[in-house]
Amino acid sequence: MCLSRVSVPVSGRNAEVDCKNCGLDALCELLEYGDGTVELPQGVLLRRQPVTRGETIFQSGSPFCSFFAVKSGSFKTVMVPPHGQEKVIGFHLPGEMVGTDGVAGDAYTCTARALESSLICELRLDQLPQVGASKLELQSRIISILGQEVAFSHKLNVALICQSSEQRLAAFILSISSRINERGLSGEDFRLSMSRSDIASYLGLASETVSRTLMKLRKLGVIKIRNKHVQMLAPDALEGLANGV
Amino acid sequence: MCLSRVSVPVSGRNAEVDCKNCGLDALCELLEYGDGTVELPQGVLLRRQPVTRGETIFQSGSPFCSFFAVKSGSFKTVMVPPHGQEKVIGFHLPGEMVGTDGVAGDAYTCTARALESSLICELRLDQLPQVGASKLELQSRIISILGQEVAFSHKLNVALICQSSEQRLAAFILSISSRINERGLSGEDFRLSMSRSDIASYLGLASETVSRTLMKLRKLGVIKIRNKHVQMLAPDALEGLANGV
DNA sequence: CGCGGGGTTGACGCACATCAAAGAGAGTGG
DNA sequence: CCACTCTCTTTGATGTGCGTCAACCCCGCG
Repeated sequence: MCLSRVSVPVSGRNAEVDCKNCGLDALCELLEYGDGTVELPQGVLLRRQPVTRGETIFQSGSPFCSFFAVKSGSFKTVMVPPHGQEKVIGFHLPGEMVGTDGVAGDAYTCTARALESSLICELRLDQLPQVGASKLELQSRIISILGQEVAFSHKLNVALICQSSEQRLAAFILSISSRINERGLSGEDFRLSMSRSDIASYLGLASETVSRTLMKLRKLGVIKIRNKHVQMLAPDALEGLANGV
Repeated sequence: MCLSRVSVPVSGRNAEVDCKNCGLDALCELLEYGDGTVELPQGVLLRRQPVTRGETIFQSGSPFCSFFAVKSGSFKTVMVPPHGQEKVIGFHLPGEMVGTDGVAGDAYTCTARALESSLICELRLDQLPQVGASKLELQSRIISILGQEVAFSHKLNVALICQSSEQRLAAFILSISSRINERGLSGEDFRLSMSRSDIASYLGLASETVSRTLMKLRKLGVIKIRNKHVQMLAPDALEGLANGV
């Protein structure tokens, strides 16, 4: 059923998600298996492009052209307030979309940067041919993707505003873990690819506080953590901490 | 050009936006003035429905069926975390959309409640007939609306995380003011329809801190504020405070 | 005119930021 | 394989912004 779509065995540290677990798959699938009348021009769908650690795939203000999906590795998106320094507004794990914020205007509103060497799939919306019936379906899938982003952002706001550092970090670990799980990888035992200061910026804390609070969670026995390697010991207890009980 | 779309003169305290300044207009317009082949069934587009103060127009978890646009008055959207109390995640002023978070799943993820007696337009997406070509256009406008929401949420996160109470409130006042302006009403002199504790919940502060900080902004001479009535005195200085200079 | 809920103001404590410095990893070159 | 460096992480000491508790005030409403 999935001939041309790639499926590479998990390779330890930098595992790839399978296409069927990728957020872009609803679109990929449609483009290739639609009503058969569609002939995609070259270069509309670019698969498994390598990106090196620290590389920027699009910049805030540059013209919107593509959705991206993380195939392996991970990314952060950052915004630069007028007078201030970069703030991390999102992390993107394998199977997740990047670049959706640009779809309304003509430009991306944030900058996306690889946290490690990664593979990324790119769908060039600007070069997509007009294809009638299947375009309808394509659009409604895009609507669904965007709707999920809106709902996720709302949840995020609730999780960050008005929470203690312990609650934020417990919620953060749980969120990363469940996102990894959703894509068919192990959410019990994983690697945090981002630095403590990236986490700090994302959660609105100081990096020292992130460090201290992670140690605290370890002492409480709910997680095992050494450098970037995390193991969930008591997800339920963690959930309790995140919800403040 | 705009025969059936309503346009009512501004009436002091509870002014209506003109349709041409409404976020839903891109859709309304299309539905009525499209390619002429569209016959809308009754009850797809419900205009200027009255809502009383405190009334809920949809609830978190209830099935998604409609987009709403605020015609006059204002709304807040709230989420209830598993163990905790309601948190305000958004305010919706005349001309703005409500309910977009439900489009991806089958249910709304938050609850929308009127802050004052209001008028609201409802577009029942679940009852929208399948209409070929114009449906394409409809969808791409929905995509645009959702994309704006995503971008707005990102900006909001940046504005809230890691900012002092003074910065948050300065940014909040500026944001409300410019949103009022954008819809063709006066953003220089307006009424904050939400309570101090709603603002506090939205900004992640205590209501006492909101009160204190607003007084501070008044003493600094950048705004005039008495109860819910706000006048902008020095928008540039306010901008400076918001950006932390 | 009296009541009630939202708004303001003050006192105090705590959680987290900030500053500082030492420790641990990952990568580099000898 | 080992020294070296650079960056990230951890840990400690100290200060402060904001939350919390409590009292009072004021406006709107019946």
